[in-house]
Amino acid sequence: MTTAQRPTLEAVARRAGVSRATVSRVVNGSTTVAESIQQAVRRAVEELGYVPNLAARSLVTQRTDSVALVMPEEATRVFSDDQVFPGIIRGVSQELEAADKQLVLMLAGSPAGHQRVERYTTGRHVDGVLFASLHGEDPLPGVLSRLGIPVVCAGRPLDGAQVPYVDVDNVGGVTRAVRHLITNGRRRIATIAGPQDMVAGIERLTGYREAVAEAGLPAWEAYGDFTRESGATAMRDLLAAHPDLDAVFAASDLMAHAALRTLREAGRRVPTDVAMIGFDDIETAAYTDPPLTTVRWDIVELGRGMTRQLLRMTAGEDVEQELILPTNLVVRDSA
Amino acid sequence: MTTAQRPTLEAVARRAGVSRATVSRVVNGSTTVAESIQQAVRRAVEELGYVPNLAARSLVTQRTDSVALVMPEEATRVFSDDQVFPGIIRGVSQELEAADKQLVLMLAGSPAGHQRVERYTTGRHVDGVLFASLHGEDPLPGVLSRLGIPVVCAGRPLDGAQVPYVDVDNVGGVTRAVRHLITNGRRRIATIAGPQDMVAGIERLTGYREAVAEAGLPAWEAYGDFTRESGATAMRDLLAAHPDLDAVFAASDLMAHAALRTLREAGRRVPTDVAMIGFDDIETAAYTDPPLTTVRWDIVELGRGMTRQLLRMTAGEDVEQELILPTNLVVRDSA
DNA sequence: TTGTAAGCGTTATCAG
DNA sequence: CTGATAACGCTTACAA
Repeated sequence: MTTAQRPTLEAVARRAGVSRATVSRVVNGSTTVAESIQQAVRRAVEELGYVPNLAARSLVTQRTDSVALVMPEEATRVFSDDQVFPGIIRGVSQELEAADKQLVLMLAGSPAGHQRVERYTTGRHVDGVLFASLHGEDPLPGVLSRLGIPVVCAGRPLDGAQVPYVDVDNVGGVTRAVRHLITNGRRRIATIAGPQDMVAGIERLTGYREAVAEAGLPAWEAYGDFTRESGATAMRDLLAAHPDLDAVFAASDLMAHAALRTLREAGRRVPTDVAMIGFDDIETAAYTDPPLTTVRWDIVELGRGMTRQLLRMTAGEDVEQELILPTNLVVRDSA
Repeated sequence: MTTAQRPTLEAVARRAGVSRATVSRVVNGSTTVAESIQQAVRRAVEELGYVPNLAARSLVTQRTDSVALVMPEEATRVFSDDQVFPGIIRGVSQELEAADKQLVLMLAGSPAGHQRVERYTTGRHVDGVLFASLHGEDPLPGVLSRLGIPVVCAGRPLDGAQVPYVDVDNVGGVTRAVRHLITNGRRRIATIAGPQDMVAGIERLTGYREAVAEAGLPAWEAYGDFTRESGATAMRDLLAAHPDLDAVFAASDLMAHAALRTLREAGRRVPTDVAMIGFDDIETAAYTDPPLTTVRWDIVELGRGMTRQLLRMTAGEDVEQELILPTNLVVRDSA
């Protein structure tokens, strides 16, 4: 089953009776080629089914016209049913499409995967690298950046690397949520915090702490990892430790969803006995019982913002170190 | 902000005092190099931070060690909160990682995107192409296949192209679901079918028709596109047309979820008045009210199966035209 | 406006 | 076991 030999520039040139250089010009849209010759070349390309060999091209241009989007492998597991994962991809993809560049998705969960990412990106197989939802203090963004490879992160890098990033206004969003609870008379507000090795988890907890402190209220905390199961567990812990709580802020809608169910099982009515606010505004949020009040942000826009920054960098422009996306509170029935 | 010039084989060779060829051998793990020289080369590589240029390598080897996974752009929208999208990616990624190959994700929703996929894949930038959830009669898989590029599809190609594919036993799964309903005394079983331009939508409807026909029951059909909104609309239509229905098979859990809610709003109790069965067993299925009985299949395994087939093809082996994954019924409370 | 020719960084084929 | 040297397919000065 031998693969048919694909035609090269050389073949097209012979067929059109011109030089390789001329074919190259036509293929790359140079305007300095006589119209008649352009037509001849195009016909030859058509007839032979010529397609440029991208490896050869990038070898000489030193560009690949593709960028990598790196995600921790867990992203596909942890966020299995919210839109974070597909949302970022879609945003990145939209912006890249407009720039006629290619997306290379890399999952870097395992140490081996991590190494492959490093090899691949330092191997100049992409023009730049986008990092999504980092765990812990991943050194890779900083390493690549120092190697001169354009890098943009989703969320502030926890290792303090000087890498441009795009993030959501986590603190602002949470503050608004907690104030909403307070305005409605809640005084015993607990939180189900996210994982403390992720910047989103850390900042949403910070926001909660600041908001309750500001109002002179106690901080009642339990921890999850953004998943449903962890939300249910945390809710049970909170009920055991603070049976008199009258509101909960959960750092993700998934955790809020499970907590809602846990509350019902414990005989608490929402929002009469306990109010609940989530974060993310995933699609399911409108379908929970009762529909979930939550902090919305535009995840697709996060992907787009990151990509725009990166493209600017690959073009040699300077970009702001930080870009923060707004949030807003979507009030439904749970609070 | 000039990018530091990366060291080449040449530089490493000079530093180690050997030829380029020898460095290449060491880098690629050839055993025919004297131990002392190997060490010298490795030290030079280390000191210089040498990383092979992948474009140059693939130019001569004619391989790229990467494969493309093509998805319709809607995949990230339509399936926004089930696991189909991340699941396939995860399966593909696992299998590729084991083979030390790279995943290139391509969204091909727009015609422009379609073209880019064609250009990229025919441009020999990947060793093979995986197609996920096709809409309509996409000619691309057939085109690439005829060009000698290894291709594997998720689901039978609707245009009849002779391309190897991996699919779920849709008909078998649905049949089992409908029989379960019948066994439990249901006789007026409607269906919320999926989109009829996707093979999963078509086959699940076929399964339903066969099963009710076999039992001498009427076929009551409404159509959706696998999304929640479409499920709610279809459920309303069914209730209007057949107020006496006592069971529903929905072709996706998302549609089943919305239908559950619509039934409740219409005052029907589930499963007392109406039984409901979905398809997919997404994570949310265990959290609906009541928890959803559904047809489960292993989506990660779909991605793995596709990838294994493709890798076999790129290695020049022959593969079966068709690979069918099993389903099983997960009985919860809704039926 | 077009052609010639020099690389781009590897691997592979030969000699030695 | 090692080193020249010729590709691989394309872009791009530089000439004509």
